[in-house]
Amino acid sequence: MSGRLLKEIKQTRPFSSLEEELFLNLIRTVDSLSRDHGELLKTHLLSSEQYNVLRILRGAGGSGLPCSEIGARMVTRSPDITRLLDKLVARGLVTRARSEEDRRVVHATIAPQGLAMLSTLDRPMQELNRTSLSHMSERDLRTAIALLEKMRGRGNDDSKEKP
Amino acid sequence: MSGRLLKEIKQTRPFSSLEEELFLNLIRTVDSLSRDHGELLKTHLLSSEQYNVLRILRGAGGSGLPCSEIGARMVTRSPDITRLLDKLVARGLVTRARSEEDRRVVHATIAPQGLAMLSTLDRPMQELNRTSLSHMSERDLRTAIALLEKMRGRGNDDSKEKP
DNA sequence: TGACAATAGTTGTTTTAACGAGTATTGTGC
DNA sequence: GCACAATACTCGTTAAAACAACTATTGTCA
Repeated sequence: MSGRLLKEIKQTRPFSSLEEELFLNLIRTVDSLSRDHGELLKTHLLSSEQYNVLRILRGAGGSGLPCSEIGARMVTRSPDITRLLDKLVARGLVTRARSEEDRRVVHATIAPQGLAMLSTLDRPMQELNRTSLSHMSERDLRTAIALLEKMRGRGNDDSKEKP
Repeated sequence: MSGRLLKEIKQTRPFSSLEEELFLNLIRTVDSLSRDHGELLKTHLLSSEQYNVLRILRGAGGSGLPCSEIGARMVTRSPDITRLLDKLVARGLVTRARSEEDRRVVHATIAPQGLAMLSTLDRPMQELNRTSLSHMSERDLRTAIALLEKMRGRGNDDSKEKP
């Protein structure tokens, strides 16, 4: 049982299992790394989820995606996608249009302004990722990725994402 | 560049770097694992943060902790600790008392009812951790822990925790 | 000592997420 | 083809986070 986190949390009670220690380390690490991302996004008045949606839409290309598909690709649950899009549409970053084939469906497409916003964020975001993990070797990164995928791999019902 | 997450997110655009791939894997993994925890806690009407506070207070022992120290050990900022404690105090899980030495300080202590609540959660929580990672070898777990600690280790200004 | 800054919490307000019910449209089985 | 379920969102309400301003107490130092 490694001592670093134990010391960090100043808690006398040791972890009750390796699994718990791993879990706590995960949360702590994500929190630590996300903080920097949040700072950067905040300068552009974007929430992490809004940024997530924009990237999903950029990845989807010009034809756009139904709301449900956006919901399926991120962690947030679908009922909230509507309001998430509301804000992005209000700012002109995304356009929304009801489908003609199936009038229940609403297609969201990233607008030029949204693409521009992402463009300005790409480099600093990339820089952030790089510098915050610059002390990790490529081998470390690959090992970590493999282990994380393995963690989720159990049974594996996961079909959501959050870029 | 491993393909699992790429397939999961159905996005044609590949990761722009290993660091980004790692970061996305982290978020996704935490989200996936936390979901189960949330379900369990919800049956006891506890939020993840409330559970966190209870565990911190249990770890601190009978003398309790100042609000600021609780805030320091978790991610939540101090202004929010007050209201977090409000709910726990209202439910009789925690007691609060102003310090005599320094009357600015408020000590929070876990109440017997809070300890009981944690007791009933300990086993299922432990079970959850174990089963959700049962396919990982002990070596995997240790390697993952070490890598996560290394990730946070950079410069390292982290003095917060979230159990 | 007495003004001023620093610390520790609290309270108020505004956003934001979460949960659930409601509406419109399409698919299905009798 | 018509009731009925399923799908795809939307809307309304409630709970929680985030941010900032405020009070009370203590520490500092001219």
